[in-house]
Amino acid sequence: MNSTPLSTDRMLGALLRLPSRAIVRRIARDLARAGHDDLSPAQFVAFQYLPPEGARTTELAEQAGITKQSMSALVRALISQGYLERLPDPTDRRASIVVRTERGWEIERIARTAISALVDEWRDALAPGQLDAGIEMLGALADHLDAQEETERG
Amino acid sequence: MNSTPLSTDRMLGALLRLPSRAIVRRIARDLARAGHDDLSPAQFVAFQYLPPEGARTTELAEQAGITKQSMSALVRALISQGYLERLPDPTDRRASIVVRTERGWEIERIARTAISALVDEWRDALAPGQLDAGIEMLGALADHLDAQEETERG
DNA sequence: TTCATATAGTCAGTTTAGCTTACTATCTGG
DNA sequence: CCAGATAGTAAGCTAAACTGACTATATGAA
Repeated sequence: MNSTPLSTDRMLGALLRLPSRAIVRRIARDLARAGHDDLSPAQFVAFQYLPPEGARTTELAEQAGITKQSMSALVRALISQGYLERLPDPTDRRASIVVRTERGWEIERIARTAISALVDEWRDALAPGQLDAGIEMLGALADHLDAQEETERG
Repeated sequence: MNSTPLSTDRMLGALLRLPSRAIVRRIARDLARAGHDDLSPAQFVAFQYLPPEGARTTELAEQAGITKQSMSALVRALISQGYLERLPDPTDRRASIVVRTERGWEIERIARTAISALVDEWRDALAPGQLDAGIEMLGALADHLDAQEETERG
């Protein structure tokens, strides 16, 4: 089939990107089916990092690893689409708190359901325990990368 | 630390993106150290899908999952930077075969070394066998997704 | 108290990496 | 031999990031 057997190491990037893509596509599909066809992948990500109680644009940008200008643009679009709204921060007049509207909560529910259904499919398709072991590894790896970054900054 | 404990499912996208980013950054760092600071992440990807014996632009595009126009642009840039060259396809006068130059092979070696060093670091940082089990899971998952796509098209 | 500096957010402009539509040149099967 | 199919290019568009410069507000220290 494959004319060139590439090493696992070399293909690791691709192996990581594949399921990532599949998740995004599945969420997009389910959202579109529910009539929400106006959300881009980047907008999902913004949503993903927004805690239930809301957050400042700058906090959100940090979490997502993009600039505050980029996050600002994402948030602006999501507000104009009716998914988010801004509340003034009572403790700081420069800032505002971005929170979900009811419409925003609906997205959240659909996305959650879509992901957990997809993960269940994957769990069934693989050897017992394999998926969860892999996810655990990714979690441990994320912790390691976090710690790494910490020491590099400090 | 984290004010909102998000479910593993919900964060799976992020968990997958994190190591992916780390790989790209590490390769970029090592290439820059060797004086190759003119390569973009997208160009790495093009490189990644190019077999040793070379390939047509269209084949490359299919492999990478982008349009032939996008791949054409990537290849054009890589040629002008001296990393690739075009050889006429002796069997088809419409086509040409894209192959690495010596400079291109050097990139290849640096990237390979960078990835395997990074993967070794990760292997050491995690529990014994954990990383490799996870990579194996990703491989199995990739196979599943491939099969899935196959049946959806067929 | 005031002032220097830091922070939240915006505005304007640029870059990157993809896309679609339309085209030329060549190949191939009926 | 000709009607598609295929390899590749051209032109123009869009999404999503970036940098640099700016305003308004907060805050710590003299």
